[in-house]
Amino acid sequence: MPELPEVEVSRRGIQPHVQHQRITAVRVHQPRLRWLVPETVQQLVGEHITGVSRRAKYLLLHTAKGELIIHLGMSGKLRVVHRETPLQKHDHVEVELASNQVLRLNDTRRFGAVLWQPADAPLALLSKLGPEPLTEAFTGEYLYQYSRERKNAVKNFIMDNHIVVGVGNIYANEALFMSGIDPRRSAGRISRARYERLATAIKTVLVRAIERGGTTLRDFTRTDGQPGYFKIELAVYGRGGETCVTCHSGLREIRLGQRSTVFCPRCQS
DNA sequence: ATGTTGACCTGTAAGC
DNA sequence: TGCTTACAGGTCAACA
Repeated sequence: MPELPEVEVSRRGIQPHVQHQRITAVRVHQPRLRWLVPETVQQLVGEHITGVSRRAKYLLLHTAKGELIIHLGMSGKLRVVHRETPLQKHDHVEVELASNQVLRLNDTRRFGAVLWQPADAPLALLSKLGPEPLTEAFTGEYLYQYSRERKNAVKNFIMDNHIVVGVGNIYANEALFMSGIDPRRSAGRISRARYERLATAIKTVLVRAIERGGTTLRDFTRTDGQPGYFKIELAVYGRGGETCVTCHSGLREIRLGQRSTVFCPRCQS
């Protein structure tokens, strides 16, 4: 579920409930996530959460001592509920607050992560990441310069976190369709003008998805509900074999870097 | 160095 | 009906 928009929507959803709260307990029911949840997460107890930020698809709960880092992997979801709410299957980690609410990470597939980053010892994990797509540092010119001599497919190129973060499989497909670029095309053989369109398309699809998700933020703590996840209308992803919204010819589905890739052979070159 | 593949894990749907 | 296989939002380590 989580691509960058979902992570950002989760951030906005939990922030009002956790910011300025004191942490009263941290309970780990299943430490075996992508990495073993370290005992040092207990450092959080007694600390105040000063803010919630996002870097790539990582969420950071800030305290004076350091940050709790949360990644949602493929199937992770965050919920804020009253402490008495019964645990659900796959609720692996919970952060209890002085408000008597708890932040819970539910992650079926356990590809997510919960890590502790001491204020004086930043994790290497975050240091190698490329620029955020929704900043001015990320431009068509940047993609153009970075891609020279690169031979891999442009779709794999834009999904590489060292190049730019937060472009997952769904929105990579969508952005390439929007900018009329064949996902198989070698990254090093794409013009500056086309990279301008691609960078703009990436920003557009991400912003649009965040906006759609944001409309349900008020329901974030619904007991039944997911935080503002949304069904945005997708032009290509999940529509292999169906009709192109632009030219009405058939969409083609292939595998690229082990990931499902859908494009319109007529509109994308 | 850059590019590709396997691995992690559970659940669901499709195929036989 | 039941068993097997493929696939699903991510991304790191280990290879070629």
